[in-house]
Amino acid sequence: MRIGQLAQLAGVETQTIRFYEQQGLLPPPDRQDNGYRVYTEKHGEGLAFIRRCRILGLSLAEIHELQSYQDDPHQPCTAVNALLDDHISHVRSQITALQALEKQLVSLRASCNDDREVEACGVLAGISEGNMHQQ
Amino acid sequence: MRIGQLAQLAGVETQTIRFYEQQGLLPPPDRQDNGYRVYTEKHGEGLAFIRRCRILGLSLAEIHELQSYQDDPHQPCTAVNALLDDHISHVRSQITALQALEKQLVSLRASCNDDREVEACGVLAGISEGNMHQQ
DNA sequence: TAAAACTATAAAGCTACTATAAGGTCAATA
DNA sequence: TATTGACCTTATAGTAGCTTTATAGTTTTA
Repeated sequence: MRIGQLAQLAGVETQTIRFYEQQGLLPPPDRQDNGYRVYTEKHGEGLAFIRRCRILGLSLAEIHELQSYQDDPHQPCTAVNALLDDHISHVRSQITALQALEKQLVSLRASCNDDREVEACGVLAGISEGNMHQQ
Repeated sequence: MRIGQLAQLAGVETQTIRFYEQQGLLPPPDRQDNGYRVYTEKHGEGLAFIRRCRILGLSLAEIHELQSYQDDPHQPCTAVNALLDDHISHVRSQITALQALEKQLVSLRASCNDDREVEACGVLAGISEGNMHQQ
């Protein structure tokens, strides 16, 4: 299988595949005489794993870490679970921060209607006056 | 006021101030004979405005847009309100996406306890098997 | 006087790609 | 046979919003 076909199967661009190879997330495949990369099913599985991790919001570094665990299959999987727990709490704190931000934005927005001049705009005044709850 | 003092007042690094100047968000200040930047209170207010916008999650491009409205104070402020409305809906969709992600991660995490070998880890299996709801 | 603390510019690094440039390879077509 | 089009190659730059590093000049302090 050549890179274009693999890309289509995985739903990514060919450059992304080369990028993952360069980052050490996908093993370098064999090459044809003309230099074209030749992929096997293993590569397909590896790429699918990476993509699913990315959809879950894991960083390339975290994916790398997971791969290193997979390479040593008789370890306890404590570290895998810990990685996920960390990621979950990271996601939760993002949600909390965004919810606080939303509140702030909505209250700012409520301080103006559209029928004013910029000079008297409640939104701009709200930002400029800086009675914001930091953090 | 020199750059270090302004930075301390605003709670940013000096490089950040130079960066904003380079990006056209802060007007270039006068210079002393030795080339040192000299800031006025106006710069302090401008920088404070930028930082509050950043805390609200606005991009530098959006801040630039707001500044352009401020430069023309007798326009109606419709565009300002629209910018904020867009930003609010952006934040809301981020929250929604993260909440869906959290659900997915929690259910994945529930598929494993720490007392297994990596080979049998429910989390890794869950990612690999790919019965994930895309999007 | 010498070190510490400040300032300056320029360039690279960070994340996870995406895009562009310039070119080599291959199969099918005119 | 010449050429078109689709594919492949590498290398480099761009994205956002800074942060870090390198190198060097200036001012303040001990």
